[in-house]
Amino acid sequence: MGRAPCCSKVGLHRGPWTAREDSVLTKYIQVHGEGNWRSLPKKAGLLRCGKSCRLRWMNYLRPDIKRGNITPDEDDLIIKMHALLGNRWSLIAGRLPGRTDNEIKNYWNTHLSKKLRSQGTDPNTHKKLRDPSEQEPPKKRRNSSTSKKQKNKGNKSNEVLLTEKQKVHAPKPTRIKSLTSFSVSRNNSFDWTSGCSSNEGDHRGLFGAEVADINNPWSNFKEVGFLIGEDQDPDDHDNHHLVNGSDFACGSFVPMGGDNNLEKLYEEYLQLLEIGDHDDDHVQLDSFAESLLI
DNA sequence: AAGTAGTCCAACCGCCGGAGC
DNA sequence: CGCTCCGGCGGTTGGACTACT
Repeated sequence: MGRAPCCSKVGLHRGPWTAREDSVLTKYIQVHGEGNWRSLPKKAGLLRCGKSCRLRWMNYLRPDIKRGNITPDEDDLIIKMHALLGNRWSLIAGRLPGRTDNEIKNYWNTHLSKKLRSQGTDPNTHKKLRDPSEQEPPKKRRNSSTSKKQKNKGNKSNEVLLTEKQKVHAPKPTRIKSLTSFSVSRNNSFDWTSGCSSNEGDHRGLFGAEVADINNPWSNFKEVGFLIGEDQDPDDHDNHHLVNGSDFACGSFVPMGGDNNLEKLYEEYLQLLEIGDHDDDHVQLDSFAESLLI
């Protein structure tokens, strides 16, 4: 007995979003905040299902979305994170400011998996491929007869490195672009009504200096992310700080002083990888991976 | 120029887990 | 405890676009 669809499909729009729909959704969320996705379309006057609205917002309309090419730094981090976490795209995305899980997933499938294969590395296991013939995946040919019923059944091959699904502890990763200009939490609703610019055409303008006001409701933002950049410059990818969300939530957060915490993350990871095969070292590596999940 | 093959990515789907009752 | 609701996640698809022949 399957679950009922998240909403009635009758009369609902599907496919690409129009500019008008985007505008309606954005304005609604600016006023009412995220959440209540099921009832949102009706309240906002959209003929979309709640899931579709949420997806559109999360993957495209959120003000902190960074559009544009993935940088080599991000590229590298994605590969390393994937080696640690597997296809946990949302977790990986949580480490990359302004990137969505969908974007990273797409990027992985279209670029990075090929890149790794061309380098003789299995993109699933991150181990060297022995058989050169494995370096080229089968040609992807669309088969319109492929039944969707066949998909998603036992399709958990992504658990390559995580044979046993690891428990992800709250708070979930969220992204913050700046200590002085918080961006939207991936998982939280909040009051948009103050601190939001009325500049409808410029989403990033919503997060200008005015939101740094300590008196604004954003200051009560409890769940925090891991990546904090000091700079709004979208090209400055080294300027993020990794913080433990629990530290922030407990009010004990102190900004990390280094400028290259992404690199520190790499280095820490690489050091652990270079360690031998001792059981203790595996424990360390596991602990490191777990620390990324917390 | 036209047809075909390949690429890219927004959007959809089904499943899962937590919260609430 | 079991059920339902809801939000979130990851896999997959459809179709627009680009490259190639």
